[in-house]
Amino acid sequence: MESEKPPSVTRHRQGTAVQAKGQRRVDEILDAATAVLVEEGYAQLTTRKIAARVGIRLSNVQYYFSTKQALLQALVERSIEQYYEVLRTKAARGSKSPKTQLLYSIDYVLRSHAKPEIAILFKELWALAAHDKDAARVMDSFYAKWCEMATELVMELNPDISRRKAERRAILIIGLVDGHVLFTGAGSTPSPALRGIDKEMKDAALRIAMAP
Amino acid sequence: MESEKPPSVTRHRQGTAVQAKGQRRVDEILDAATAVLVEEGYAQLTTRKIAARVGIRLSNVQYYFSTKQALLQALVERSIEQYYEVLRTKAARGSKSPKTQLLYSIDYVLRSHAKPEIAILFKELWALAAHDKDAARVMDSFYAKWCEMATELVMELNPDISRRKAERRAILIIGLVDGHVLFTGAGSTPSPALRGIDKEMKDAALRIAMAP
DNA sequence: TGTACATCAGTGAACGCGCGTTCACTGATGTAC
DNA sequence: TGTACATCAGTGAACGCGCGTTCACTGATGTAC
Repeated sequence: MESEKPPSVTRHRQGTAVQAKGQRRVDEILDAATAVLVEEGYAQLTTRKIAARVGIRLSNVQYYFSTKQALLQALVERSIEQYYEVLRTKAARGSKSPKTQLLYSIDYVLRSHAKPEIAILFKELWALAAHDKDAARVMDSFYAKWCEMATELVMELNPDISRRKAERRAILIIGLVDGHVLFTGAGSTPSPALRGIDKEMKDAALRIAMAP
Repeated sequence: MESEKPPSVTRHRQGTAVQAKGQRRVDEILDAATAVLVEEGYAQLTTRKIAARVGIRLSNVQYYFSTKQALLQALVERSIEQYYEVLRTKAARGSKSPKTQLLYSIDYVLRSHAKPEIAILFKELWALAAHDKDAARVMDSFYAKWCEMATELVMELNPDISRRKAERRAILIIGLVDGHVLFTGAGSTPSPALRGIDKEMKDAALRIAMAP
């Protein structure tokens, strides 16, 4: 006499909620995960901590993200998408001159990196991308798009140089602006020299773009 | 009848070996730990992995570093010390002009960051410093010294500007050079535009230093 | 409007595993006489 | 040169804990008729 054991229904979600309540939960979970990542670092990011922070049970987190890897991937994608979406509007033409477009973009990056939670988040994302293929894909794609936008702006500002050269200038400018995040964040040198550095950075970026 | 239990001898080492063999072991342990950190990231850095890599027992690792935190601290300090020591010689006067000193320094950073293991190591160190007070202390001290050296060079190259302004220029230059590491490392965009970017970066750094 | 049913949202218990740490121990090496 | 002894180097077993994952389960909500 064999008791038929019905095959267990394996649920394979990855943050794709069906109803409004589910979507809200997904956002809550990713918010909590991002907060833990920023406050304690990836090594301390556990599904139990995330659940406790949201105020739900561990198994409910698993309902929306069947694996920790899926949750992390969703976190990285959402963070970069949100960031890129704003950056894209700052760099968008509209009725702005190329110079204004570039300055608005740089301003957005600097203002973002001035917030410790953003500065730390990016440091975590860079480290993650160094070891997680999925995270690397997202970050590479983001920087590729950001480089492309910056290249277009450099070419408009300086029509005499080749596209190849404009690309290099764009990479320099992005590195200059992003690299500055190393001087902010967790207890880093709050040197008085940092006052007024934004203006000098914009000048430097423009000079890089305009150089012959 | 009381059996005297002698107080357990608590050993509080932190990588300070007494004999030559001990010093070699300490180096082997830190080498292995660094390799794991670079290859797998901090979340995967475990004392058991380190021991296996060296070919010794877990308890032998604990003999030299009583806690994981002590091992990590030694790793961070050794890495930064080694890096700084070379950087200091590149930026040292000797018989070189300030321009040569600056260019040699930048060249060293660029060559280092071009090696994936160094690029990844720095990304891990930046993320670590965001959450580990000890690591933050080491990194802050390193960047403070590097900034000071760069500030002196900028002031020699451009005697007309104030020290405060020279400091800002130094921070910009360091951010520019270090920020470029985001475009190397784990599968990041190996864009053809990266060819010849070193020369442009040095030009840009000099322009930042020399700007009125 | 009610009702039946599929799907969505959420729970609780258990699992095996690898983690950092503790500790009593053994053998090798250096040093003082 | 030998010998006694302190220190250094290295081992093995065990610990309690938190981890990600699995799975059978219940209750809430939406939908079709």
